[in-house]
Amino acid sequence: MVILAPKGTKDIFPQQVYKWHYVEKAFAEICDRYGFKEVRTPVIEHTELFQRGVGDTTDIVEKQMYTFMDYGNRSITLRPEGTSPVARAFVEHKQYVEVQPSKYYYDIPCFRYEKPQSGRLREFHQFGIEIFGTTNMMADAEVMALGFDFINEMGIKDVELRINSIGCPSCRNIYREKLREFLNPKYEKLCSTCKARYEKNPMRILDCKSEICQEQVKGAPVMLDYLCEECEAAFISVKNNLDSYEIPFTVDPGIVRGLDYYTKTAFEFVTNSIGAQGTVCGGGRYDYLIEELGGPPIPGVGFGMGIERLLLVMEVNGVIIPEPSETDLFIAFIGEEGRDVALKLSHELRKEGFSILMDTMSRNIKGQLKYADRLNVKRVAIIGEEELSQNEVSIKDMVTGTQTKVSFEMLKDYLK
RNA sequence: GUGGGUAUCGUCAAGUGGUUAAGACCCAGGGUUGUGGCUCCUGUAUACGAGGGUUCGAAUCCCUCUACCCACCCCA
Repeated sequence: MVILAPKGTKDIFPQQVYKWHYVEKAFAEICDRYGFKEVRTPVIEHTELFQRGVGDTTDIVEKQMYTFMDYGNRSITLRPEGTSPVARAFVEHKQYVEVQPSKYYYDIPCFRYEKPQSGRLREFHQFGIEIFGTTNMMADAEVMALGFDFINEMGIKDVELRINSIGCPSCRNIYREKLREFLNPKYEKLCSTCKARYEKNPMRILDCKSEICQEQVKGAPVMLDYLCEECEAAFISVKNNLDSYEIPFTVDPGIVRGLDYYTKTAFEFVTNSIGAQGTVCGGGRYDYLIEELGGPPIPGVGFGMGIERLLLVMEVNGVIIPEPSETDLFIAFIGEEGRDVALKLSHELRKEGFSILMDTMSRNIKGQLKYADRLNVKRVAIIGEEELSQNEVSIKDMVTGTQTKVSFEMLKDYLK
């Protein structure tokens, strides 16, 4: 019996890996332009980090974490998201003594025990950025601007930015009560999931897909109408900043984040072209997370972007990612002596920094040429008796089919 | 966790109770003695997801399980 990769995980082969390299490089590059620096944190964390950070009544913590006891009897969890670990590291190493705000980015695998479907895996990868240390809405706008630019630079046309404000704990609690009051008389008519949401997260009922629930929800109070003065001012400010950046967005009161730490700004970059899991990037502000983790009262804002989803959207958008295959030379040989020289030559040229390919399957000259062709090599050097006697190699241009001779000494220069 | 769909060589894909289980692609070798891409020939393969039934006989019918895909939930 063959052993398969665990459910919800994917192997990524060279035929795909170059695409990952492409987006990873582009992401690192845009982060650099915006002044974000890479941070690397462990894949495992103490379970308590997520219980406190993400919130122990959230779906993620309640039923999606890969948690286990290690041999030292510690409860360890594979990180299900990127923000809490970075916040933890920031506090642990007192990075707030550095010039503020702190701006980080990361490129990490995350783990959630879920039932896999299109755009959703148990091991998935995300790009993320975080800004710690400023309450100014310029930071929120900057985070969205980076996401917007990156998505555009990846050639994606059909993703739109939706924003909302989910208030701060005080105005949100007031709003939740208002919402419950409104829904209370209609409670019996709600679907079973929404009945459960009534206590836990009534805001979710607003975008339930059930038509019956949609009916009940008509005329319900909207979070945006209950923002406190500070949150209201903040929301106006983010919108103004986005306008200044000339970034188009729509206000979507239905956006509710599933992680407890979010406050005020919440946003998503969404598409409907890759199936039901259309959120390519989601994020927002979290003014109390760092305090919750035992740090000083330092606010933050950031996003997480699903790399698998990003790649999916790029594909449906018809984005062609170039395959980097720059082999400088394929060395084909005939005979034992030819092989010895070819080996020596390839070694020297590789040390010089050239990309050199050879056959290692004892193919005859015809087979070697065929192999080189299959590998998409543009130039082939041929070393046989004839060439050896002249101290030169024949160079065949695989595109035009023409052939010239170059001496051993001149080969390096020829390749440049 | 709840639904729906699908499972035949690495890939695509014939086959609907009796076949040595097609074919194509891929991969490997070759078409006279040192040259690719086209074409022709040959070859390789633990292919009927697993386990039980029914039947003289099952890839084809029934049951159970598993995996994958999709949707709900939730989210990246």
